[in-house]
Amino acid sequence: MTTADDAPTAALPTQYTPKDVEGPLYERWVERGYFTADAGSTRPAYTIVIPPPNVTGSLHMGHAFQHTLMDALIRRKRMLGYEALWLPGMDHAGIATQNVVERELAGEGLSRHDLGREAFLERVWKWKSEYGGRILGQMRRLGDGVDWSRERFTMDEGLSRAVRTIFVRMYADGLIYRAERIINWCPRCLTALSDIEVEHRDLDGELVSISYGPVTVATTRVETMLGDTAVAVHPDDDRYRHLVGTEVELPLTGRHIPIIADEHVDPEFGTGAVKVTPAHDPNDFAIGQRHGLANITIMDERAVITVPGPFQGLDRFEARPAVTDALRELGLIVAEKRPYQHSVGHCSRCGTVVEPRLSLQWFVNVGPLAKKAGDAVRDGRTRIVPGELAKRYFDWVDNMHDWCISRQLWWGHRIPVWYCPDGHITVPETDPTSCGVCGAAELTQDEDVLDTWFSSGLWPFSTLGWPDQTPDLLKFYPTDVLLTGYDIIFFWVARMMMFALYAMPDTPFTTVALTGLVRDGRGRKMSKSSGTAVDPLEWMDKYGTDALRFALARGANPGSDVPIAEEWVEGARNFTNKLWNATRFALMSGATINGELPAYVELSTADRWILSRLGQVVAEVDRAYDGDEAAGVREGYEFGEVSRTLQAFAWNEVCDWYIELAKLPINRGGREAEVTRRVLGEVFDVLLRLLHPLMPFVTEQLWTTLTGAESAVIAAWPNSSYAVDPGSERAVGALQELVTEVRRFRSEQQIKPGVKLPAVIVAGAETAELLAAHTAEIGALARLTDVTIAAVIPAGWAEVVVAGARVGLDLSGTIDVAAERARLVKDLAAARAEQEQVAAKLANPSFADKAPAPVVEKTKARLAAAAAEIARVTALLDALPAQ
RNA sequence: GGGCGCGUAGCUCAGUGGAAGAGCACCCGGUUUACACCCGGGUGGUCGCAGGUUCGAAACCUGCCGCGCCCACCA
Repeated sequence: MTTADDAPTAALPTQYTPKDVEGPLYERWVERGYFTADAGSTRPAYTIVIPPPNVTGSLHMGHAFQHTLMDALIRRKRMLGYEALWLPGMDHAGIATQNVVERELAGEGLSRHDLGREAFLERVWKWKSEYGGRILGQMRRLGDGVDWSRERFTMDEGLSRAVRTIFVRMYADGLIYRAERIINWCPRCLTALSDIEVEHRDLDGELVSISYGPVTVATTRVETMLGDTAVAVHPDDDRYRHLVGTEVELPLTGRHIPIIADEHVDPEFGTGAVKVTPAHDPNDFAIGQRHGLANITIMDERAVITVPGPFQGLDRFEARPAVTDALRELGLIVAEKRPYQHSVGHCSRCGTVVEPRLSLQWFVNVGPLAKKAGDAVRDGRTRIVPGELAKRYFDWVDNMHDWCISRQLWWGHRIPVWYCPDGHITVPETDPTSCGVCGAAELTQDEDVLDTWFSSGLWPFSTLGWPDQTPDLLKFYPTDVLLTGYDIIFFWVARMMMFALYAMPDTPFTTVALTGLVRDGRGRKMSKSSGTAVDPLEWMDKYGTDALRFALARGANPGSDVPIAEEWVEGARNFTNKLWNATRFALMSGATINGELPAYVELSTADRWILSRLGQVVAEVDRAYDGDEAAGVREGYEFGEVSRTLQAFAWNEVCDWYIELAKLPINRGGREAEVTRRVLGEVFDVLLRLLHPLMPFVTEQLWTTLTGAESAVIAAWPNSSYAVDPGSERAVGALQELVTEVRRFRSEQQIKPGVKLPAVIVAGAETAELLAAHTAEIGALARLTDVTIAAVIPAGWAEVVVAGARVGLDLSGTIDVAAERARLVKDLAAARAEQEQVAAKLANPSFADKAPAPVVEKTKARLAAAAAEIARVTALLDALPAQ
């Protein structure tokens, strides 16, 4: 038993200093293997795989936010008795990483081609081992309870085998194919990009009208006219109907091109006639396919004009004005440049304007896969939280285009395809020695690598050992929650679903919990470019990891963005310190945690009240985490609700009232002190465990000190089995109201806190009895002396009114008459307004008919209270001495 | 062009049919033996605008205004 005498508080200073405890605590957790999951365990599994950060990345506020939430989920489930696995790892981030290393090489005056493929890849691996994965160390600072023994990297041998296996199977099933298509091409990165690697931005362009003889076309990309192979009009357009089938001469080229009719053309737009450049525009390519047009490529991979003539060698942006000028000289620019805002694709990696380019690439046929991915959510096998965002998911999976998966990079999973001299394709599980079709021994492997998202799409099962049926895969798949930002739902979530539903019997996760984006204190998106980004480490250093985590969690409302500002973190730091000092108080007061709670009859009103509230708080926290299926309203994952509930309870109920109330019996000593110490210990034992998933460090330090137990990480999650006690809640409520009212009066009358006043309380029988038992508490909290229950308030005493009671205070003539009169006049006006309003409501015949009985009762009580208030205030005003 | 969301106190946001809330900021008071990273008290809102439904609307419906995000092969 801990007593006040041997309390281990000497070790606790008056302020919490996070940096002294965080590092050692984390190392201890890892060393003791708390985070290491056991596939052989009989406990139910609870699994989260981390959205793998880029190997080039470092921790930003968005990571800090999402990791806090995932960590809270994992830690709580572990406390609830689950075999909890949080699997960490990183993504090899093809283009990003290759760019970083190429920049490094450029500093040495080299390009990757100077090194050659093999040496370059060695260089990337070297970079990875030296500089990559900085974020992993930062995750330790955050307190992430991840299983380091299961750390994965998308380029690991195992994961590479998963990539290889699924590619081969999908190819065999016709779900992967090779074709010449218009793809997004980055002329700087010199690689194909998928649709999601292209960012559309509105740019101010110029719409230029060019005469092609009998028709005039309008375009924002004049230079591409060199590759035009037709002019298209709408088939029903009377202006041009007679021209369809004829030819026009394409200026500057001497070529003749046909005028064709195609439904795609919008007769309302521009002149209603469109130049068709199949090799440089996706729409035009489609038109070309329909009409059997030739594809004339006019640029090379760097978007430099290759057509022989005056424009050869010009970059596309140099060629644009040059071609325009040449056309103007010929008098063919009909309407001069018109400003025109349109959306232009940019490479999401380097910002270069993407060039649609005709090339031979590998694609995933997403149709059948996307259908399954949509159905899994439609039939509830995977739940999206918040549910409103499911629509966005459907929009995406139901309208997916085939996915271009080949990249002209070196860093990544090499496409497992071999070609023989005759062009036969061999796609084997293990490297081939001869062509699978003709047996030729001369084979060359495809030069390209796979899109990074191809391997990250396999993440939920490749990390657990797939394609082997490993114990991990059997135990921990499917994972429980995927927690990520709503911005990423479309590509990553959908791709994991598609792959998993192809390769596995189950969906990859049962719930997708979507978070918002982190914004600054003024609601702006945090971004490096705008200078609004803050390094989470800075605030962790300054205020502690728990403070940052708690501030982030407190703002987390499902699916909506999270603002974070330094003041909020500071506020959360203050909360950690408050907890620290409150627990210090508990320890110094000899709080105990051993044995059963004292019997109900031994508990004080305050004890009963705080235990009753404690039980409700546990239940509220559980509801916020898990949702409330019965109510059918809450979906769970309401971290903000959890945080706010716990902070309000800890600060406003435990600290502000219970501790103050507990001081009295503790100071009195004896059995009642023992009882209160036990309850105090119980409250902090439970409260600290409830807070542990969100603020692991400070709670670990305090909880282990309080309980002497090994670690909060492996402690049991509290349950809510405390008696709900409406009686003591009413009593404490009345006490709080009364004390607050007296305090307000004292403050208004500017009575020094040191001055203790005698007081009498006048109340109805029931309230009087209730309060009579607590005159000591009332006296202590409201700084009164000689609190007595009486029938009347002595003449000349000031009067404070609370619901159900009046308190007379002997101010011995110190009352400020003017201030008191002003206050009473104000009260009177308020009471009259209230009376009028409530009376009007009650006078409405429909109200009594249709409003539920409790509402009517409440309203009648309001009217009575207003009348009483008017009578009282009027009497007091009359009695107030003249100035 | 399509879709989704938001507009509540100075700021950031809770509140989904029965008396307008929290944190921060602000003002007043405080050497109260856990904590000044604190304690006590207080000011502050025709809940974007206009209609409608209802006995009753911040909440439900319609329209408008203002923001934001996502998607898109409108040259």
